[in-house]
Amino acid sequence: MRNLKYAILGLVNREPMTGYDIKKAFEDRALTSFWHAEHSQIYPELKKLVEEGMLDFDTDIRGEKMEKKLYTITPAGRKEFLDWLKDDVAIERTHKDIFRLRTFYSESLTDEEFLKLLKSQCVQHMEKRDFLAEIKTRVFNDTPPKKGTRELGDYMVLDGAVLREESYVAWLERCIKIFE
Amino acid sequence: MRNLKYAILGLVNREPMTGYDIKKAFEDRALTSFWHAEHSQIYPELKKLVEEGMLDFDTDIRGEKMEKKLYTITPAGRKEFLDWLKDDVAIERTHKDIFRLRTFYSESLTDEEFLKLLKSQCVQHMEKRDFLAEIKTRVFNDTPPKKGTRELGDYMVLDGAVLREESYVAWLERCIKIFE
DNA sequence: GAGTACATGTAATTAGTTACATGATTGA
DNA sequence: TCAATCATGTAACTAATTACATGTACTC
Repeated sequence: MRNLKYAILGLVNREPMTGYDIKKAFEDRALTSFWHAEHSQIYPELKKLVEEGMLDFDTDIRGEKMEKKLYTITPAGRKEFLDWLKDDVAIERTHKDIFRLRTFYSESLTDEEFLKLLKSQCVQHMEKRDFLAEIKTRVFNDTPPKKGTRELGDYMVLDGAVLREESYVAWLERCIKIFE
Repeated sequence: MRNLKYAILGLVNREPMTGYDIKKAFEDRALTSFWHAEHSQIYPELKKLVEEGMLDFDTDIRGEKMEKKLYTITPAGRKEFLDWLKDDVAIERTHKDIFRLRTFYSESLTDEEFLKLLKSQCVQHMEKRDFLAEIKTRVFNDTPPKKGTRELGDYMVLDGAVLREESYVAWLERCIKIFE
């Protein structure tokens, strides 16, 4: 499905970037809550996208031999990206979740053992929820930015990430209630 | 991390199974909402688990040459599974979500185009939510089974799946509200 | 006899992670 | 001068999907 391709085209479509910038973007609070890639996957993909005519790059020489490459999107790349963006696809099969797998098999644990796991997961998801909610308040004052701005996309995914963590915490709390 | 290994050990720990039974289990409503594997991944993994002494199997000959293999867990396999089950691990990095990726880049769409996508996703997630909620009501009467039963594990993951879909729908509805 | 569910495997490819490997720039 | 950050790449491996490939049992 070449999802990384579109994740990268979308970033470079916003503004010219280096591979390193792309890696940094995937570590950012908002983006990291629904996408991620290591540099070892990014650099080969960038090379491929140039070969396919989706991206161009300018080289800036650093020191003796190091090359810094600034990538820009080509008209073909922009078209490909916009076509993908408009695509109304079926929802994905639900993602694998290792803690839900453990929960499914929890009959093989004592109540105390399972409760310990539930509480640990709950604390971690609460921390993640608080971390994301704090950013939402600080950066956006809990209010959606204007339509047509880049910030609105950032806001919506952040809002979705907070909701997702709240929902996970609510589920864990229901499970805890059964065992307490 | 060998997660498929533990998913399989957990199933065979419940009762002896064939590879085909395992494949079927991964297609079941409850399990499919947090785990999945194709038979092309299952059969090689079963072979590996036998080599590692985690599983044994008895062969039943069908027709001329077809073998039906019924797998049982070994004491070593059960120990390995229980050790894994008790393991309190850090929550995973959030899974990739292609629709959230599109949302992140939605500034490049017109309001109408994006609204169309939002509504389509919303309908699909509502259908999934209703499908799961119906099972929860029909099979469990919306009430958790007794502690220590296999059914409680089934119930908890199903409840979690309903909550997850409800939360996704709530998020999509909030986004729709911005664009309408 | 046809179709569906049962039943098991391999091959090829794509996606993703961890480790290996190198070098430049900036600021304390 | 040391550490952190900037900057780019490959190799080896694990995980997962799609396609190829075959054969059995039961029911209409």
